[in-house]
Amino acid sequence: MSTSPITGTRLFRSLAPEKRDKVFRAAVREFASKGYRNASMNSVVKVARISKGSLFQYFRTKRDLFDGVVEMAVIEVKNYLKQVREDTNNMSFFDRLSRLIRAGFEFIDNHPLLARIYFHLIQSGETPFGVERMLQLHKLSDEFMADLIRDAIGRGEIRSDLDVERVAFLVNSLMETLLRAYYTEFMASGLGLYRGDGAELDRWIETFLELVSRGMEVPRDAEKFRACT
Amino acid sequence: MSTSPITGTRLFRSLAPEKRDKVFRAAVREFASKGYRNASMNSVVKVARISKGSLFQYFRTKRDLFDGVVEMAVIEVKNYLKQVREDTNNMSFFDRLSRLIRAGFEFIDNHPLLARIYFHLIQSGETPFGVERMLQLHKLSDEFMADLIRDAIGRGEIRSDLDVERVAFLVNSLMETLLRAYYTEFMASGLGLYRGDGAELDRWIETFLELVSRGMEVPRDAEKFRACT
DNA sequence: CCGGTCAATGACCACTCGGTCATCCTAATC
DNA sequence: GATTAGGATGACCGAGTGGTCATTGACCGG
Repeated sequence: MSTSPITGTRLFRSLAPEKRDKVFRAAVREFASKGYRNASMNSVVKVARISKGSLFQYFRTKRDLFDGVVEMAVIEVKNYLKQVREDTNNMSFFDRLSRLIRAGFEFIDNHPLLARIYFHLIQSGETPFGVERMLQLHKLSDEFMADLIRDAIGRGEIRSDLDVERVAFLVNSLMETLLRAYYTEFMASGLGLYRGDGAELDRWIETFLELVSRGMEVPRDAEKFRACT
Repeated sequence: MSTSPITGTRLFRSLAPEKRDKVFRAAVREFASKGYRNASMNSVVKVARISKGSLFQYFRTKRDLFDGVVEMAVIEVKNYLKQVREDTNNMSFFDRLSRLIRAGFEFIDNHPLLARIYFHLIQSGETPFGVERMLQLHKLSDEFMADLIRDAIGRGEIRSDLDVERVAFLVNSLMETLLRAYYTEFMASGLGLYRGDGAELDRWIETFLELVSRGMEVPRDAEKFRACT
């Protein structure tokens, strides 16, 4: 969760875990609050209370350090998705969706900095990554949603005439907006979503599910009803 | 559209329109491609082929220049919203929504740089603006959508039990995602949305409307159907 | 032809950035 | 105690930043 022995130079990986964590945490904090370009190695050094030379012996470049942090964040997100999938395997689609969002809120509560890095990464084009890597990241969550939808179609819970990939993209982006607005002050704080309490979040989830399940249109079952009489 | 005599120092406003445009365009280009913090006054100077001293006589600070550019972008967006509202005044809600998105695509085609600045502004927290100003910007489009929805409810076109503000926020964010993915390579280029042609875009709009109008759930009129037989 | 006005100019300032490297320090080995 | 190996250190580098200001020169009324 906090230590990641995969990244950095041999020297960094052979460091005492406590020191390794100190450095890594400082890096996470810095990138989370400033993004990639505006993050400063000098700041990391200051916060971690090590010398600049040491940091560059642990990570050859700023880019390397960022890669390490991102890798860790992505692993964390993957685990969270996997966990939700397992926990909700036998639920109905919309219950699953509900749990997915709720777990998202919890993830943000538990790893606010990692969440910030992850969302910053997939939303702002200012990352140093190539297009390929970015597409791959988006596919991670989009494909997850698509799988959930396909499952539900297989079980006859939702309409089978849906364009799965497209709908998955839309529903997923809707969910991501919800999560982002939960920790972003200027998006929907007037609507009680920003750092909302449990009850407030429940109302949002309900509205969200209502929208994607039944839609906004006035139910038109009157026609079929008429047809059978 | 291109000239905005509102911003900058008296000197700037009294410049020959052609020169004023040259400077302003260079600034728009710079901010659009690099965001606020990473934009460089030196770059603007180079592109506009004026001296650095001059630029700082036209705009006292980088921040002032950015404010001017943003103000212009926001005005442009407001006009576009107003235009759509007028053009679609007598249409049904979902037709209006369709037109709104289509107009959004066109706006991006016609003002790619302004669109970039606008979306960059409302999505990335790295702007120099205060929270108040950001909230205000979000409310601009959210309130627009809320009005459309209230209209439609008044006409009985969509369900009256909707939580208007919340639904407006969700639908609006969905639309914004669609627009953003249209010019952002790494979001959904695998799904044909990125710079998609007319037919491709039509399919996306259709999927979008299907989702928000009828939802994903299997129509449950079967019960009523059974009840009447 | 003069004096005055004012926009244009780019050298310059203090600062920050990512990154380097000669030097120092410590701890183990002989 | 002497030698050595290797991690820690921070002064230093070149580049780039936003911003300033003394100087220049074009223009204009008298």
